[in-house]
Amino acid sequence: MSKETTESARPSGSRIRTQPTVSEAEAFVTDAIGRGALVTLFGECTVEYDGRAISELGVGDRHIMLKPDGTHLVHNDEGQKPVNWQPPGSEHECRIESGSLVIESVRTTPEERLVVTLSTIAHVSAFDVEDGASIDLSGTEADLKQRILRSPELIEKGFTPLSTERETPAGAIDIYGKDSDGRTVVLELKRRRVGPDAVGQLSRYVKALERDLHADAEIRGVLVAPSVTERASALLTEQGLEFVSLTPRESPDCDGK
Amino acid sequence: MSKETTESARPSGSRIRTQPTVSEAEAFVTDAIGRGALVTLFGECTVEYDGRAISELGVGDRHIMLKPDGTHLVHNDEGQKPVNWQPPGSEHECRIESGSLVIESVRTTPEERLVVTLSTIAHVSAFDVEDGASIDLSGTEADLKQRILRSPELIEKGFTPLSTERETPAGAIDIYGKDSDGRTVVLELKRRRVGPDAVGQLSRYVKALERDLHADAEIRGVLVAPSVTERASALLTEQGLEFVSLTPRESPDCDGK
DNA sequence: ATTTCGATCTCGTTT
DNA sequence: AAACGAGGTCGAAAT
Repeated sequence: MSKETTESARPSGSRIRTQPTVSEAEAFVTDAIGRGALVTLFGECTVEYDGRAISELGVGDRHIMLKPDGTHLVHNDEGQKPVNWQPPGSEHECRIESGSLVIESVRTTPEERLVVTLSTIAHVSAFDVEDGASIDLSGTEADLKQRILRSPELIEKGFTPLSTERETPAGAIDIYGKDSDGRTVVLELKRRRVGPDAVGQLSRYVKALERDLHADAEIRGVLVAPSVTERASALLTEQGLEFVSLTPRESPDCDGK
Repeated sequence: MSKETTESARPSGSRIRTQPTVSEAEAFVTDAIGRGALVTLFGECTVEYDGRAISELGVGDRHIMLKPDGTHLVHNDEGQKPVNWQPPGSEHECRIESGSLVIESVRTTPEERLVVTLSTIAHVSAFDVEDGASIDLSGTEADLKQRILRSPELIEKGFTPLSTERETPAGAIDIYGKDSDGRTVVLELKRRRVGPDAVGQLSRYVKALERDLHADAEIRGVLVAPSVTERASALLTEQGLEFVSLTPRESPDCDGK
């Protein structure tokens, strides 16, 4: 046997082949995709994308990941984001073209297509992934909302929440309530320091509510976040909106004012 | 030699070890990180994150990727986004703790930390990535801007661009110009169908400019995008703003009105 | 399927 | 280092 083969089956359901020929890789990947495995490759390739935009990527070494849900990721040596990708819901297809391994992932709605052409393949692997666990995350906007609903006085003395996700023509208000003088209050919550965009959002809701209620009475708009940028602060002032500093989680230093 | 070793060095600069012991994996990963390689592992693990938020992830099979720029990605079998991650600029560290392989990536500003604890390791690999190519992407907002600057009549007959990125107290205006009647026009460009947020953005710029120029003359605000949602359309009308349908690229069907 | 908005958004650019 | 806005944003919840 002149050709070294390094294929190996593993108890945990992982298979690896190093330095495969193009046709070995084609067979390996096709089989692995069919079995619902997570497939990775490493090698020299070019990448083309056509869909919501169009992109071309020249020759370079990259790491390819094909997930059973249709996700296709192309990573280079830097950055958190893949340099190219295809979203979940795509169909993977593998073929040989002019002596290269071509992996194409296609989806519809929107119609888009990613084509990776590997000229050399350092390794191919297939993993049977079993992951029953789901992540438990805290410190989100939802946590901030719960914190306010449990302790409305964190906003101000006498604040009373009346509803969450109250609908207006401009979108849903995070928390809708009344102050101690009976004035309507609109809260817009953000888990972190905010810029001008959040002010625009709050402003939209307040205006929509004014129109909706055609109230003569003033409606208060309050942005609730750990902090605001200078420009956002200026915009708040200009539009007669308010700011309350709050973090999603109780914290020794950042709380209150 | 009682222990099977499957380590192999490759011309393209990739090394792989399957079914390593914890201490073999520790040595392998430490060395590979030091050499500036891209490292991947597959195995059963738990993950903890503490930083901008806090998260915990129970036992499951996952694919780990460590990049030489400090990026740390933890992928499961579904989704385009890693289930946990650490951004570029982090420092990777590898150690053994209670018989498990622990990989910890830490950064500052903001201070955050990702800890992956692998109880079983199906495979470890290290790749020397050489990627000189950079991606060529078209169909972006920048392309839309160029299209308008080259053919201002796509907005309307007589429109004249005067500057791009014109600064206002509320932010920079994509394209600032005048119409055939000499009225000031503010363009806000979007590469795709837009919702209420884009209307808010345009509205902010128009208001800021009115204040800035304290002009008695009306200032026109025009949202330029392939299309708008119903709610966005209503908001545009309410605020006396306009819409022009344009895509970033010439296209047979979607252009004009 | 579309709309809407949060996100440990990420990323590039500019200040 | 912080701010600002684009993104093939992604993802989830609601319609």
